[in-house]
Amino acid sequence: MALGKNYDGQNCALAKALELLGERWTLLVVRDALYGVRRYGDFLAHLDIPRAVLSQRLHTLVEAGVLTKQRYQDSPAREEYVITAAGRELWPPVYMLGRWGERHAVTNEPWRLFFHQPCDAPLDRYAACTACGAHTEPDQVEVRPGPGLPNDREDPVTVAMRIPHRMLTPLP
Amino acid sequence: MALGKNYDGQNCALAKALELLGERWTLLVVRDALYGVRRYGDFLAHLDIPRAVLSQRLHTLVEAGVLTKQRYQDSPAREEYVITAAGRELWPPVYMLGRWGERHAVTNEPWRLFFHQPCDAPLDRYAACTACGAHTEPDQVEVRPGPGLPNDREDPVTVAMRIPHRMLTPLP
DNA sequence: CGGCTCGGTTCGTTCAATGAACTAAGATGG
DNA sequence: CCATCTTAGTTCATTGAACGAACCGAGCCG
Repeated sequence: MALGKNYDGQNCALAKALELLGERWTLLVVRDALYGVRRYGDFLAHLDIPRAVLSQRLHTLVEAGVLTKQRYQDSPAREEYVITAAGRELWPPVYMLGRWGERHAVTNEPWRLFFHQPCDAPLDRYAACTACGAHTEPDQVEVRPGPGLPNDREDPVTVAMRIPHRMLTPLP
Repeated sequence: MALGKNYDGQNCALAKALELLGERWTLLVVRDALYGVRRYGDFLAHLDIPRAVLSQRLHTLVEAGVLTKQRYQDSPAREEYVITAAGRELWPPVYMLGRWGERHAVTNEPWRLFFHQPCDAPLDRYAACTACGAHTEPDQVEVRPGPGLPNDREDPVTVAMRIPHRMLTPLP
């Protein structure tokens, strides 16, 4: 977002959420983190985002408690960005915005399909399981490639997501 | 958003939705339209948004089918922006992002409370009624001022929203 | 006729996004 | 032991969207 990321004086919880999440790229970083992307280079290649912007977004999300930075190896020291409980709570709105986009902004077949793992049943548009009716947590959801998914990219995350994958489990 | 509003090559329904809804101010315009705001001047005063940006956002939302432009008087000719069925489908994600912001970005008491009108019961964080369990449509929801709502603004929309108000009914 | 309201458009300024180049620090290999 | 590779960034000049103040035009109102 340009020139003022804030919505001062709105006295609105949505506006507050958007001051954090409404900046360009931020919600796509959260989506990738929910999918299981954890490393700087993987976000970079999968999102095709300027490096400086990615650094800034990751720092902001860590500061806001949506991601945490965790050491995953010493020598050389390397950190990964793992989604927190607060970040996992973004799963329902993120899913629902995607479903809305699928119905109103995407013309072809779905790109991805989501299934409640215990039931092996698809999710409805409220992120609830069509079989058991429960609202899903992301760790119970499997992402599968949809019929409309093209084969036009070869970065590690895109390749890994061509096979069904449980959300939150590290990718690639 | 600056310098490219698109997320080309993402093959992702969320990215497509955000190409429309992810620009600065857009989701707040949708929120106001769900509340019942319809007129250019009311959006302008309530959002405190640059006039040129508001014009551009309203046009984009009309083009995308989220709002429609309707003549509400002749001589002088005046149009209002009314939310469509596609726009009303944004109620659940908009509500849920607000609830997330309330839990994680707002420190004080809630600014607004939402009740399922037939049951007079509050909504849970999935926009379902805590009494009957149904997923709510915006026209069944009443917005009421919350305990944390300040009295620091006097534009017509803010004033009108200080009393309970059924969503979608024209405001002010 | 002058001023007011409503719904915009125009335009110069400011600042975030972009992308290419550069940096750092340890691993790897000949 | 020097060169190259990998990973995770930072720096910087350029570009274009957001900002906000001024302006515009059509019709009403006194």
